[in-house]
Amino acid sequence: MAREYKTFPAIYELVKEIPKGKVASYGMIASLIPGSTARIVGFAMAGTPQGQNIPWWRVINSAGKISERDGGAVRQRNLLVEEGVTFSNSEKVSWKDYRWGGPSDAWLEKHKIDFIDFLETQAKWPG
DNA sequence: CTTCTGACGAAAT
DNA sequence: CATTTCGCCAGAA
Repeated sequence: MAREYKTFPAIYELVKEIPKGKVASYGMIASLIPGSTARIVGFAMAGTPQGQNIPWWRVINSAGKISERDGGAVRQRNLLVEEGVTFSNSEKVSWKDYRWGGPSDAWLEKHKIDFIDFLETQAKWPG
């Protein structure tokens, strides 16, 4: 990992909300964390601390594919398959079947996000 | 101040 | 479908 961003802690906290067998895009995470962007979320995943139960492998790009990089992409795919996620011939995940619905009410409450605003944000998510 | 750079995204081709 | 192009933005130099 190269840089540390101040939004990383909040990003990790949100990624922990993604349940087994579901996936979210970098943009989805960023849309709920002020001061972050999809790219920042990518950097956060690259620097995920171990031993903190952060399911980094459940975060993929908006096209529904696993983002390529130096290493770890194959491992990410394997982890998802173990959870029951399937890939199309073009290596894409079906948003319709596997997209995360969003964080818990407790998370929204804690981060002071109005439910109506959340619905608007959610409407822009892929799928 | 400017420049540079990425596990990104959306739209155009 | 795939590929290209351009926009995006925090933070370090």
